[in-house]
Amino acid sequence: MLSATEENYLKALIKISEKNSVDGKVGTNELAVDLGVKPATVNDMLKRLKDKKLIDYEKYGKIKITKSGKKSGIEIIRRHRLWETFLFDKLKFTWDEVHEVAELLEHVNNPKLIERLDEFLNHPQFDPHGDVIPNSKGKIIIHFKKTLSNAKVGQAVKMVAMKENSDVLLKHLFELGLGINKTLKVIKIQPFDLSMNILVDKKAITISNKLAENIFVVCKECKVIGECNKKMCELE
Amino acid sequence: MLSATEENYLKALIKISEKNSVDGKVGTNELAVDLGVKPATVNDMLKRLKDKKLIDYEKYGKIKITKSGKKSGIEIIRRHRLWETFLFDKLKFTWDEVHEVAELLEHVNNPKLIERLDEFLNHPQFDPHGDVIPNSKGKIIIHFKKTLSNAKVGQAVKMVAMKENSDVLLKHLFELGLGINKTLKVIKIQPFDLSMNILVDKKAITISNKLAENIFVVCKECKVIGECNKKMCELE
DNA sequence: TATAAAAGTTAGGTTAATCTAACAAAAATT
DNA sequence: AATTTTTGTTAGATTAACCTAACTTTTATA
Repeated sequence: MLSATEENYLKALIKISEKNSVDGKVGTNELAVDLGVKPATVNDMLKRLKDKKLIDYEKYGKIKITKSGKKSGIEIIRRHRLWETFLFDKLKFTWDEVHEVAELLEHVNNPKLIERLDEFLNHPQFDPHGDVIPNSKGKIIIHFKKTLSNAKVGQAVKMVAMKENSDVLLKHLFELGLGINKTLKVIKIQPFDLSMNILVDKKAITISNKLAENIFVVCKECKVIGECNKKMCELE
Repeated sequence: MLSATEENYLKALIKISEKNSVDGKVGTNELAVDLGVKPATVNDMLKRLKDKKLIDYEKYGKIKITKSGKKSGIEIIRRHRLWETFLFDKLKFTWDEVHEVAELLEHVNNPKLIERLDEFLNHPQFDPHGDVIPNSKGKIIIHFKKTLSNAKVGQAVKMVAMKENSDVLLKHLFELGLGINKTLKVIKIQPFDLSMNILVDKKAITISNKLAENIFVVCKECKVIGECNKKMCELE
C-alpha cells in the first residue's frame, strides 16, 4: 500500500524523467522543487521508496524509478486522467479547473471504482488536456496526437479518439458516420471558416472546424495505434 | 481545515449521539469502539477538537458536539451519501458495496465538486440505503420515510422522492405522469401481485409493486416536507 | 587545478495520529 | 459504605511527513 505522498513522488518522478528524457534519471533538488518540499524531506522519502523497491538509488547518485515504481505511478496517472475526464465530461468543469480536483480524487485507491469509472466514461483515450489515459493494464498507448484540423488537403488520416466524450458529440459523430478507426480523406478546406469536406466510407461530408478540433487522428500509415512514429507521420 | 481523521470523529459523534438520542452526549470509550482506536487515542483527539471548538468537553465529562462541529459533520455525511448515490446510480455498484468506497471519497473536500455532483445526480434526497441526504445548506429534511407500497386502499399520499435516480426509473415515472410532489390516491391493490391502481391528476394508472417500493411518500396531511410527524402521519 | 557554487546529506526537531502500560475517577455492586 | 468494575487520563513511544541548520560531495568555473 502506498501513501498519497508516496504516490505523488512516483508521479513526479515519471513526469520529470519524461521531460529530461535522456536517461530518465532525476536529482533530489529537482524533485524537491517539483513537489514543493525541501531537499531534506525528499532525501528521507528516497530511503523509504528504495526500501519498497520503487526506485533505484545510491547516495549522491541520481534517482531512477524501477519497473514496479513505474507501474504504480502509471496507475496514479490513469486515475488522475480518468477523474479529469469525468469532471470535464460529466460535471461540466472547465479544462483548467479539472487538474486541481483530480489531484485529490486520484488518491482514492479502489480498483473496482476505477474500472467502473472507465466504463462509465466509455473508455476514453484522452483526458481534457489531450493527454493519453493509460489503459487498465498500465499501457500507455502513444500515438502522435493531432487533431483532424491539422490535416492538409489530400491527406488520408485515421480517427483514433475524440477530445471529449459528451453525449452530444458522440451523437453528432454517429450521425455523420464518423467513429474510431474510420479512415478520413480531406478533399477541401474552406478558407473562410476552415470547414472541411472529407470522404468517409466513400461518402463526402462537411464538418466544421470546431468538430475537426475535437477529433484525434493519426496518419494513414500508422495502421496500428501505438506504432506511429514522428519520422513516418505525414501530420505535422 | 479538517483532517480526514477529524472528519471521521465528527461523523462518529453525530452517528452515536443520534442513536443514544437522550441528550446527544457521548463517552470516550464508546467513540473509541466505534472508530476502532484505543481510548487513549480518542483522548488526545478530544483536546484538539475542543481547541477547534468542534466539541464541548471537560475532563471526565461527556462529549457533546457543538453547532459548528455538527455543521461540518453533516457536510461530511452529505458528501458520503452523494457519493454512495453516484456509485449506485451511475457506476452500478450494489447497495452493499457503496459504503466502503464512499468512505474514501467523502474526504475529498472541494465544494464545487459536491455541488456539481449533486446537480449531476438530480439533487437526490435519499442515498441507496434510503438515508436522507442533507441539502447544501446542511439541513436534514426529516420526513417519515415510507414507500408507496406501504399505503393502504383509500389513502392519499404525496410523493417526495425515489429510492434511486436511474435514467430508466426517471423515464418510467415521467411516462406514467408521476413525479415529486404529486398526490397519489390508492384505489385498489391486487392481492395476487400487489400491483396498485392509483389516481394521479384525476387519471387512473396501474403500477407494479416493484415500482411502488421505489417511490417514497408522506401522508397527504404532511403538506410541507419536513413537517411530517409520527403522530399525525397516517402511514404506518 | 584550486575554489566557489550547486547539489545532496545528516542530525535533530515538530506535528498528527496512533500505540501500550500504568494510573485515577466514576459508577455499579456486594 | 466498601470494594470492584468500568470508564477515562496521563506519560512515554512510534511512524510518516515535514522542517532548519550545518555539513559534505560533486560540478562548474575562474
